[in-house]
Formats: sequence, C-alpha cells, structure tokens
Amino acid sequence: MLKRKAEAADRLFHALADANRRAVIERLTRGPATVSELAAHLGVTVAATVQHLQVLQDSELVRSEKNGRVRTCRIDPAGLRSAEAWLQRQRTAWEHSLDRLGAVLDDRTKESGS
Amino acid sequence: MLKRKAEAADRLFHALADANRRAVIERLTRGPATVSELAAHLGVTVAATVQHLQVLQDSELVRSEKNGRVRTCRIDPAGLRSAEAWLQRQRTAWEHSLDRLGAVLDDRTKESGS
DNA sequence: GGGATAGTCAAGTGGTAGCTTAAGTATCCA
DNA sequence: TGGATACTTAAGCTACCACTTGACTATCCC
Repeated sequence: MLKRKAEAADRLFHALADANRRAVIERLTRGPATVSELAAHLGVTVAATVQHLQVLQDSELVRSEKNGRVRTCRIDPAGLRSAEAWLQRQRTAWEHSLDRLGAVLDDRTKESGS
Repeated sequence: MLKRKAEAADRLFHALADANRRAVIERLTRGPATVSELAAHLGVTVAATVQHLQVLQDSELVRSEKNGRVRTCRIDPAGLRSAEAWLQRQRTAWEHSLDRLGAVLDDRTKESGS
C-alpha cells in the first residue's frame, strides 16, 4: 500500500470530516476567535475544542498564538489550498481521460464511417 | 453522547479521508474499473473494496453499474465538485474578511495619520 | 448440468475518534 | 496576595471504522 505520501491528505480530509471542525473553520473565516469563543460557538467543552484545534493545526487549516492567557485562532489558508489542489488534480485528470476517450471514439467513427 | 447526523459534507469529507478510497478515486480518474481490479489495485479483499465503494457512492464520488456479474465503477464528478465548492466558499469568505480588515486599517490610518 | 468467476452480505475484531470530567498551570487584576 | 479567568492535560467511556473470514447468490461458458 502506498501510504507514506498519503499521510498529509489523510490528516487534512479527516480534519474536514467533522462537522464541529468545519464549524470552527466557517467561524474563523469571519475573523479570529479565542478558544472559549469557539467552544461556546460549538456548544462543547473547552477541552473538546482544544482537541479539535490540535487536529486543525496539524493539518494547517488553523493557526493560533497565545498572548498572555488567551489563545487567538485564525484561518491558515495552506490547508484549504492543498485540499482544493488535490480535488482539482483529480477533476482535471478525469477530464483528460474523458478527452482521450472522446479522441478514441472520434478515430473509430472516422475509420468505420466514410 | 449526541449521535451526529450524517450530513452530506460529513459523508463527503469522511469518504475522502481514507487513503484507499482516495486511491480508488485516483485510479478511476484514469478510466473505469471493475470491483476486482480495484481490490487488486488496493491490495485488500474484494469485500473491503465493496465497502469502500458503498461509502464513495453515498457521497457521489463514484457511480457504478452492473452488467452481468461484473460491476463497472467510474468517477461521479458531483462529489468532487461539491467538495471543491465548500473549500472555495471558505477561502473566499476568508479573503473577504481580510479585505474588510484592510479597509478598517486604512480608515484608521487616515484618521490618525497626517 | 456444473465448475469457475464476480460480486454481496453478515458477523467479529482491533484500533481510533470525539466527548466528558477532573485536576493542573499560567495569567490577569482588585 | 489571592481569587477569578483562560487554557492545558490526562484518563476513561462509547461509538464507529477498516478490515477480515466465511457463507451465499448470480452469471458465464465448456
């Protein structure tokens, strides 16, 4: 199995697969927030929120820095970009394969046609 | 614990979060394949492959039809498109929020400046 | 018909995810 | 200083996931 290279994508899509983590991202696209604010927004404990934030930071979807006792979280565009890149790569590969199929069908038509 | 409702985005990103399922997608972007071919490609049993395919079909990433005893699988672009759409939505929302921040900073500079 | 092929279904297993509570650390401020 | 605030860490619990094996159905073709 070709798993080594896949780890980043694993983490990335796994991070996006949870509704609460996506809610954090959606919230942060509208501006930075503290851990407590995010916890209130999600309706879970602060501890659970910290765990989600860890996952989001590991996949470069969120960054955060701590000032005094307050941790401020914001979007890290790197993760969003590489997720989009993977999907675009697949879509383009698929479209190319459709093009090749089209070319083959055209050739067949030409051969058998006239 | 609250049972999470399996929303579309949940299913979608969860489907993409598994390396074997992504390998199926990558394989299918290069053209259709049967269940056995996919199983051989992944190096897992046919039964496991069928389970992956079920997940991929539920999230509209893959379609399949059965002719005789052979099931042929192909890419369903709907899933890829809606995953891309979600990510793009977040990225543009984030960029707009940066714009608004920029505007505020400009105003502040104008007010306090000179 | 009957053996091989292609896929489906069900049950069981080890591992992991997401959540909680509880106890800790660091910082703020009256 | 000392109490309140903001976050961190650890342990434990339940549910779910990816995978297997084994039995089964449907189809092909000699």
